[in-house]
Amino acid sequence: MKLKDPDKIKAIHAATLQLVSEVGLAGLNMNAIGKKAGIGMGTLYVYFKSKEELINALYRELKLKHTSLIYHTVDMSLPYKLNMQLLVENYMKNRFKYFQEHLFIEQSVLSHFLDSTSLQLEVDAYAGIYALLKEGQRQLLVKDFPVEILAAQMVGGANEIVADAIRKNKKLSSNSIQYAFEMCWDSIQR
Amino acid sequence: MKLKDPDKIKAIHAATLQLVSEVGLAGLNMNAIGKKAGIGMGTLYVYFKSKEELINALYRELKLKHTSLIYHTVDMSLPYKLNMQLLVENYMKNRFKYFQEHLFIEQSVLSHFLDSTSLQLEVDAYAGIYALLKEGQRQLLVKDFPVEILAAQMVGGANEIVADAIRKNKKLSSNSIQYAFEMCWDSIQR
DNA sequence: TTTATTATGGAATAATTATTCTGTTATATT
DNA sequence: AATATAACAGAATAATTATTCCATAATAAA
Repeated sequence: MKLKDPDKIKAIHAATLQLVSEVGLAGLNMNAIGKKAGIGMGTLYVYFKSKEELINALYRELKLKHTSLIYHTVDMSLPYKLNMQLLVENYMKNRFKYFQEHLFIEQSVLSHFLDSTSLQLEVDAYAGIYALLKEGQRQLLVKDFPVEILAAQMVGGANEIVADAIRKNKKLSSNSIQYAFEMCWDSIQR
Repeated sequence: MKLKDPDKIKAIHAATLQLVSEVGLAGLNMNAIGKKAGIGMGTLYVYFKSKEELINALYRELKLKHTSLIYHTVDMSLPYKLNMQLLVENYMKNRFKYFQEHLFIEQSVLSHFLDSTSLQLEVDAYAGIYALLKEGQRQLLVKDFPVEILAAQMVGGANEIVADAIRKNKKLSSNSIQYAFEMCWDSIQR
């Protein structure tokens, strides 16, 4: 017999991400994925039994990967503000480096493709930042606002700054990251 | 002869907005629009000669409307900070009240449907906030960062706070708006 | 009131796109 | 080495969806 080729899955994923960044999720179709990935339709359907399953599988892989990556720098033995700074820097660099993946995630969430298990990952991703903000409030460093609002301000601001750089074909300079953290910190600090 | 019925256009627009909020732009189709709007396909194609044109027309109408609405409260004779507060409050209330319309705008921008004229409106919408931030810098009230970064922080934070309320089926309380402006101001003030 | 013109609904068709099918090829297992 | 099993390509088909067509109804203009 013959075994599935892990490289094919990677090729399918890569083709899907590139197509979505070119024509949007609304313009995505299976033929184009097969062609761009360099594989036949039969093969495509060996790996994913439907378009919906392909999108869910890719979404879950990416969402779990980035939820994990984002918190990699967090180290509770560090001073709180430094911890936050590393988090924001890491978060922004990740959004910039993997912007195609984040674009796919965002469009998937707004589509009718995702099932409830996939959507739950979106909620879970916030647990870490909520906990970190609560710790900041405990240390009297962070404003006494609902953590959902504090987190939304942080995430929204950082996302938009990265998105602006990408829209304008600029690189994400270390200055921009510094400015972003300064604004972020000023906005949440007590 | 017979004249086009303006109510039909409204019905088509409303049906489109509702469908996009239900199934995403990727799930939108002309049959569903006709059915939800209560009109036949022939009629639909009298008003819009293609799906692409329908999306562009609706996008342009909404983008122009909201770009204008957002700056309605601005009054340069007011103190700078108050002006900013009114802007942010107005901006957030608008995003909340017309969230379906903003959802449609966001998904359209990421799709392959919009032509360059439509996309230009996206760029134009930032002129007002950039000008306002420059004035704040002139008065030494606002941080000396690039206005694109300051604006991105303001817009991104406000958008995400509203989006969070909508995702969680909460209302946009006046407290939330107050918190949002306090964070916004702290983030940009010198 | 008559007429010409355009809107209207919905069925028919065209176009696109998801999925399946078939023959073939590669390769684990014996 | 032989065999069985599953991957593979791409053509064929099914399903969906955009668009057109046509018969009819409404109404502005004469």
